Amino acid sequence: MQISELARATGVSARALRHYEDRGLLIPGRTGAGYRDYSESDVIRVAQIKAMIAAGLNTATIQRYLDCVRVDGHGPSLKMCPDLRAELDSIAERLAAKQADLRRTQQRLNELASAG
Amino acid sequence: MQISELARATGVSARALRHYEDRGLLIPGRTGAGYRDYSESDVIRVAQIKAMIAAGLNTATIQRYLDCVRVDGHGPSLKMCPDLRAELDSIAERLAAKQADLRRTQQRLNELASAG
DNA sequence: TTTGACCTTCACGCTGGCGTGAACCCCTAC
DNA sequence: GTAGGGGTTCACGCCAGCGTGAAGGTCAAA
Repeated sequence: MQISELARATGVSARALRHYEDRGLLIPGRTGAGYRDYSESDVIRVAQIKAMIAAGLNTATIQRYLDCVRVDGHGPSLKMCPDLRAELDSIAERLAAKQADLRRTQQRLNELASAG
Repeated sequence: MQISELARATGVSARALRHYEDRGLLIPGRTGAGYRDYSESDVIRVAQIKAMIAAGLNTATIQRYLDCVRVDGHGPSLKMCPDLRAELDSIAERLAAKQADLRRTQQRLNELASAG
């Protein structure tokens, strides 16, 4: 299938699909005319990518661990890949740090707003 | 005083002070040689800017409302400036939205990490 | 006079997943 | 043949507060 069809099938923009390819997350075939030619398995692959993006992984990390994630009807599940747990932990730490920053900012804002 | 002295006095980098000037938050005088020449009141002004930055206001908003904020020994306090309350409310909304996004991301990450 | 510390103005880098033209090619239907 | 709806590869824009050289002037101390 070509790119707009995969875009419709996955709910991901064609631009994003090309971006994923730039980052090494997708490697579609090519037709004689140079058009990208995606397979059915790419639909699943894009679903995996979506799940990992939504979980806060960046494309470089996804590139390393993409094959560790499966997405079936019930949501994503993990295979055992070395260092993946540690990677997820560090992402969780970064998210927690952002949480803390955000709360501090909210606190200062409240202090400003509640000040007479 | 010149820029490095103000930087030491406020704990803000000289680069940041120049940036504030670019954004119209500070307007120091100039010596004959072209050096920036800050006054004592700029120390307080920078403290106000720091408080507002820490509360999530951007430089454009700070530029509009800088004179509405005073910083004394007990922390910042507000003067009545039209639209400032509404501005602070909208900032609070944006922060809350970021919070929500962050929590959703953490939720997805947990789903990934806890999946077998 | 020569360090050396401090100042000045550009102007790119960072973080990063895309949106959005621009300029051009491919294929089908009329 | 031509219009139209795909496709392709660049490559800048975004959001924003600074960090960080680069190239060069100023000034007090030795």
